[in-house]
Amino acid sequence: MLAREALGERKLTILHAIIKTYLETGEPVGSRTISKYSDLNLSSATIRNEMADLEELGYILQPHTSAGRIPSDKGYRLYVDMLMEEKEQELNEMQEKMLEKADKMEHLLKQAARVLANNTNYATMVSTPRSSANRIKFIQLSKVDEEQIIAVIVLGGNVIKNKIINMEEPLSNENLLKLNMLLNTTLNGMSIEEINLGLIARLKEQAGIHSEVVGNVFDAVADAIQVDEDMQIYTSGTTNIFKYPELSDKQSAQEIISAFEEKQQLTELVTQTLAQEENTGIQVYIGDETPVQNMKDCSVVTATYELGDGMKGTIGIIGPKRMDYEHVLKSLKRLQSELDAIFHKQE
Amino acid sequence: MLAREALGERKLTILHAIIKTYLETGEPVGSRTISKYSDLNLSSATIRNEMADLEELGYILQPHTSAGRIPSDKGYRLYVDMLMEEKEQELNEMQEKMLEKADKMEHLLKQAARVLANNTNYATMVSTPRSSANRIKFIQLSKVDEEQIIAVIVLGGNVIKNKIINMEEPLSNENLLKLNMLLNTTLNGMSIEEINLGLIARLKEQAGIHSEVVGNVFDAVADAIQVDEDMQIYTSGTTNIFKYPELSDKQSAQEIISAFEEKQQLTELVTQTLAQEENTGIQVYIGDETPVQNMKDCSVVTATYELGDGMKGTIGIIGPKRMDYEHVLKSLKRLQSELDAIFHKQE
DNA sequence: ATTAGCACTCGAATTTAGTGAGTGCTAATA
DNA sequence: TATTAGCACTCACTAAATTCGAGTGCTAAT
Repeated sequence: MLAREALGERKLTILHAIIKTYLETGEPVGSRTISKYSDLNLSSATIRNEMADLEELGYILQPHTSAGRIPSDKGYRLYVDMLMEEKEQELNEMQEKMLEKADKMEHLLKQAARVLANNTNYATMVSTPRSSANRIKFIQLSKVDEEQIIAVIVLGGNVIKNKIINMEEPLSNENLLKLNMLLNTTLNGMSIEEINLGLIARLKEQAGIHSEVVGNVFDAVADAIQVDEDMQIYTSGTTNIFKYPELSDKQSAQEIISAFEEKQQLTELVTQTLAQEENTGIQVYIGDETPVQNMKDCSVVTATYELGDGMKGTIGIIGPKRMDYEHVLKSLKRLQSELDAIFHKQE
Repeated sequence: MLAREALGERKLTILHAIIKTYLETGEPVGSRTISKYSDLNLSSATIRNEMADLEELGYILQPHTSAGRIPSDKGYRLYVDMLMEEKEQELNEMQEKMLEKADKMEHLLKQAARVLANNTNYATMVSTPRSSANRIKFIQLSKVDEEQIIAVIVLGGNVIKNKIINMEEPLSNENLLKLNMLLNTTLNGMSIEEINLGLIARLKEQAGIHSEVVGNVFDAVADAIQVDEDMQIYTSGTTNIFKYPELSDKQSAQEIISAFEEKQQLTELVTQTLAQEENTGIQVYIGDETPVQNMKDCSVVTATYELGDGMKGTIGIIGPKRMDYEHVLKSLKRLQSELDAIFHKQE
């Protein structure tokens, strides 16, 4: 940021030109190209001098002697920082497509990933909201048959969990009713973190002879909620990476794709992103900055959306370092606000 | 099958040798190799003659003049048919690993896909059971708050569906109770196919002033069940295809991986597989035989597992045509019977 | 401070020659 | 008659040699 002033207007323009050209072509860009392209009328020789300076400062680098220059991670970083500072883009209409089947959040998010992938030509991922600090809205046990009861738990944001419990000894209807009362009055409105062993012990006590059942139920509840902890992640457009030669050699492709398949790594990415508190909710990881080792040759752009109740999810775009940051940032902002709008209307 | 007799013992042995060698090396195999490898002591020249015959018959082919031979799809087919006919392999112990976290079917199936991928070094997929001819075991509406009620539906095989219904006008507790009674007594034990418009109309009538609610409920039920129709598919080891040069050029890799990502195509595969009624429940698609166009350069081996209640799911292995069929068939059979055992014990 | 000019560098593409695995055919052999 | 040895030929693949050209750094002129 400070670097920008220190750089001088002209150097900055040239750097900008180099990056933009490189984003389009993917080839190292030479001095002559810039000399013709940029509107400051300078000869290639002058550009060369400036380039030499920029290289010394670490903003660009040469793949080999007698090749043009390509932006370094540091160069990209400067460029992205500039873009981010730009005044909020006017948000134009988002694809209607997305709204069509918006009845189920799941569908909506899948669709979002797909639309985004189509729109940007990069690989995308969307995580379902993470239920941190989430509250229990409704809880109920019902008897399915003599041996099984089903526990249904509705969390804030209308996230539904359920779990079947196998009973050794049958539970009478009235006892079931009592148990339901007890659970609902006690647990309603509680956040998951607030449920601790002490509380469970107290409940067991109150349940009297059915303490054993309560134990089972809590196991089930814990289980059901825990399963949610590893949230769902939808991906789309993975194969877009084949469009960028620098990522599509066997080695890289394999790394990236396996990161996409075994969602473990993406989960890591989401966690990191959510942990970071940002004003705009948009983050850019360039190259080594990424939390996911497998993507060290990519750039990753993430945005956070909110569901109220402190539930947050993440949208991400993964592409080559020479990503069209301008377009990507715009698209993400749009989608982000779309999602926000939908979820808060739905509420 | 008939072809086998028509082929003659020696030609068959040679074909067998060619395929086995090719499976190992992935390189076209020449006459000299076979001459040394096989136990029938024949000179390369003789082998060459036989090979020429085999080629004319379409069992093997030359990638180009002056290269060795590789098996054609027809050749593979003959080979696989032979393997399939072999007496049931003795089933040795399956990895304990799989059984550990067997509490949730979902987990189990994911694990199964992963184990299989590790075990075979091919890409794998597992579909959750499809609820064809499935019956309703339990249905219940509960009030979450004044504006929302939740419908929980348990199907045979303990598949749980739920759906939140937004109400325009509040529903009293007693009416809810009545409605629950009505739904349960009427729908319990019914298969999804049996629910038709006539029935719905009759129910609406019986519900009296709440006919409108009933309509909503049925929409919800239909919706919840329909969503199940596009079953879940878990994949694993997609990147294994990079281990096989013949599949890892950009073109092929992209096709296969995108088939794996957009599950649409796999769904097609599963549907096809389930439609086919086979005695052993194992099917092999070689090259063009596959229902999934994107996999025309692969072989696909699928097995069907059962859950009782007529619910069936599919396990699939996708790899190069020069797949180690022997190993794959054995592994699949093992896994198949493991799953069967688990599910029928759990029942 | 800028630019024109020039010698130089070096990766990428193209050409060339060489290698060797494998074939088909023919003639000799058991 | 079935098998085999031998030989000329094919053709993908590799490595070395060659060319090409985009791009650079430096110097001298403007």
